[in-house]
Amino acid sequence: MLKRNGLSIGQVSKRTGLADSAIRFYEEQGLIHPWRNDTGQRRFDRADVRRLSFVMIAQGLGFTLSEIRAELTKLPEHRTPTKADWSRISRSFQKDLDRRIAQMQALRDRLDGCIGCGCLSLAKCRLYNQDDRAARRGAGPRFLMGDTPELNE
Amino acid sequence: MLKRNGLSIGQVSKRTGLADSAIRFYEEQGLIHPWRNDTGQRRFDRADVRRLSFVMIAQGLGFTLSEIRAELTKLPEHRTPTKADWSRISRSFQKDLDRRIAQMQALRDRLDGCIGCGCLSLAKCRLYNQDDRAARRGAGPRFLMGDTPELNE
DNA sequence: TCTTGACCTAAAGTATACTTGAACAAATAG
DNA sequence: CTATTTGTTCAAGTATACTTTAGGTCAAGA
Repeated sequence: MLKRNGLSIGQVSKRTGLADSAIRFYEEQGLIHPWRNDTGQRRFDRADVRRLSFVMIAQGLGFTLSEIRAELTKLPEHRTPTKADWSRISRSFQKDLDRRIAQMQALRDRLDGCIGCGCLSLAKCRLYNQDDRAARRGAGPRFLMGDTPELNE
Repeated sequence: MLKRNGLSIGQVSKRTGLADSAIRFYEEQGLIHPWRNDTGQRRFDRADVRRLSFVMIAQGLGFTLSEIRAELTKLPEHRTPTKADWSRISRSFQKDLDRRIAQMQALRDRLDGCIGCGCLSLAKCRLYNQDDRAARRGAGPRFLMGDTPELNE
């Protein structure tokens, strides 16, 4: 028989499709806050499952865990995001998506204009000399030196 | 006086704005193929500078090093990408960008429709049940287990 | 001659998002 | 009561894209 005060990590895993390790990781990252039973095992309530669903959906929308955490920490702990919460959050996500789409479109258009050019010059290329580079897909530091190239090529 | 057969790594660094370490890394990754002089130092020719410019521009367009390498290895080594090469490559990049833009737009539209919903259900949410998730921005393995969630939440 | 600067290699560090492994405790099934 | 399953912690591994550090070589200038 199930003790009905809290779900085990295995049950949450089955309900969300997340690996146990991912769930523990998300706790470590402060996205959920399960409590412990008397023997030290994690117990989750349904709010945690909803928070995890939210995490997965937001990741699908392309947000990082830290962006997601930022939204979640605006909610009182252990509370399920309500319809109103979700409406507010999704509007904010929408703006971000819009921005990203606009950037990529601008880039695409410039690429369009550069197809016949082929200059590939760091000094002149409009594709290079842009401040709105596409969001990088990898991680790690870039241009830490802060130097600008010597533009004579 | 400069020996005029090949640029040193420092000169390439100044011309491209890349750190020495990045240039060495790109060599390791097979994006450029400098040769060595009699004392074992790298020597680059102008084709390498162009290849590096291409790498930087393509990264700005959001492509990974392995995608970039894929394009570059189609070119004869030590050869500068020509106007025709660039035209072909940029058309291919353009298709990729178009695809990415279309995906994000579809996502944005669905988000639009979900703003008033707030169900966040893994079983029913149209935002979750999509095959065209946004390209992830972080790295590392995801869903290695290959399991699908148990959809009863 | 000594020092400085540019170069070299190899290994380890950084950030993100997790997984995997080792070693052990507790709950459940037969 | 024992075997299996489920859970726990902590450290290390994976992929991307590099940087940083340590330790050493080589050539030119004071």
